[in-house]
Amino acid sequence: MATSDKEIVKEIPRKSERFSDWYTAVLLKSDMVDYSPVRGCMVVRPYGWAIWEGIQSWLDREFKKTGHQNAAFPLFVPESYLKKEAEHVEGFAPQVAWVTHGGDDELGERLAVRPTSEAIIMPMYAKWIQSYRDLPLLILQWGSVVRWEKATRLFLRTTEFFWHEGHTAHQTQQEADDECRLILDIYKRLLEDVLAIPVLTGRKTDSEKFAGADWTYTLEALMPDGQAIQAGTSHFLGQNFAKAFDVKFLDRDNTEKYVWTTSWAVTTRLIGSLVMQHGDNRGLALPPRIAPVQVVIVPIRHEQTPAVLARARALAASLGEGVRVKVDDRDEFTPGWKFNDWEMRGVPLRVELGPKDLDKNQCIFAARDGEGGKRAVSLDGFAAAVVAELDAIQARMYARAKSYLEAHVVTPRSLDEAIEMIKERQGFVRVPMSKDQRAEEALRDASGGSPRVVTDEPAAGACLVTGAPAEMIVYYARAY
RNA sequence: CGGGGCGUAGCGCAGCUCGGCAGCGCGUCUGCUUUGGGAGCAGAAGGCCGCCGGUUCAAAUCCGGCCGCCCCGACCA
Repeated sequence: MATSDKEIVKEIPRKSERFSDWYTAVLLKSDMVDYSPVRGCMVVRPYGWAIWEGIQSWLDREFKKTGHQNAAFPLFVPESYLKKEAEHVEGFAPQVAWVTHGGDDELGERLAVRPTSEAIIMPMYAKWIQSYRDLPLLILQWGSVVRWEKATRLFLRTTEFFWHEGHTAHQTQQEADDECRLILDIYKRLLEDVLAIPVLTGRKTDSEKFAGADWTYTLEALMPDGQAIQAGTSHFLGQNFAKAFDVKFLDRDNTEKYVWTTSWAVTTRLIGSLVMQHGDNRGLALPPRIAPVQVVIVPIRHEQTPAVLARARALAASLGEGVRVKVDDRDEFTPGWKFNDWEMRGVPLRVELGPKDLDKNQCIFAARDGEGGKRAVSLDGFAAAVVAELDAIQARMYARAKSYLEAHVVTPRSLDEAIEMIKERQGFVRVPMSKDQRAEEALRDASGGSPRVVTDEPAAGACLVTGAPAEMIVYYARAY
């Protein structure tokens, strides 16, 4: 863009120099969130929530297409229920918030504020499932959960966070695993096609899997500071919860069997990833498919030239329901101020329209991702030009993120090199390893990173840590 | 949870060492002039100086405690 961003966007630190400060400033200045009086809890303001609504509505369509139904389960989990699955309670116990009183009366049994809802949903499934004809049961709920965190960061880790959690029960192991993969694919399309965040997908190592799961599928993105972020998970729970909560069904062969269950989630953390992935020194940059405002039309000198504003409104209307457009007719700001303001808020496409443009039957397009510069576009065929531009911006943003990811998957030749690469946050460090838990721990301890994902690519050669035959490819990174 | 930093007008900050009328810039309000990359002039409003306690004639300033936020580490979506 024409002007140096240093002069234009005040009060936002440079992304490359002070990444954490930049991140916080962008969220606050764009009015996405604010701090609340409650420690570790944030307020999601309308602009931030609109992004979440975009994620919700896209996922809702996909979930319904695949036969899932929404429902709502209690916020509270009686302590005795939470304790039924041993590994599960052990994993979550340190982070549980407890309700001990109702009014002035001490409760007979403490209630956990749900850190996740398996323990309150499974007992219901036990009631509802009698026969194989009741399966599969495909339910999710949208809501929030609470995990008591020691250190919090806006969107990335807060005490309360918003998510959906899917909980399904199936007749066979295969069917449950297929469900996990189906969900993983939906998440992958959400991340890549909508949010323009490329991901690596695969499984977690045993040490990183969900507490109570047999295995966990994960999506891992790479942020511009070289740190990985878990973008979503899909857990194959085997029969662990079925056994703990006695969820059985009578199969075709007239024998009683435990169901196979899954659970899966993405959270408002995705919004944090979105901001980090695409933002720049000027503030937010949102991919068109998720931007609450996709196009802003800034009329120039419209107070002196009423025809400008009238035409701006007509153009906005011509875009129809399919495009989220706003005409910025505020008279208290100059055009230049509005340009900066909307750029800071990440609006993908700005259209400038002034008296000179009207004379020439044109307007000016300025794409937020900066690669288009400014260009004149004829008002004939305006709507089609806008749609094409939004598609182009979406594609460019994904391509840029994708090439960043690809450039930051690095392959070490030795253990020492792997440790250095992880420490230096070079990205996803690709390590052939044996399945020996001690190898995993050794690299974790030495590097300060963690195993993020095991892809399904075949392993060859020797384990980089132990020298034994490699059995899997593990991608290590420092992580959020 | 450790180490470091911060908390003063809506926002960004100065003042604190060395106690003595609470300031600056931006924003807000009024008016006029302006409007193609954060406009100009003039006037005005706006404060439990994070909270609680202590020292003192007097506390934003010194002392103690607490709360919150940020950064860097250890644990977690």
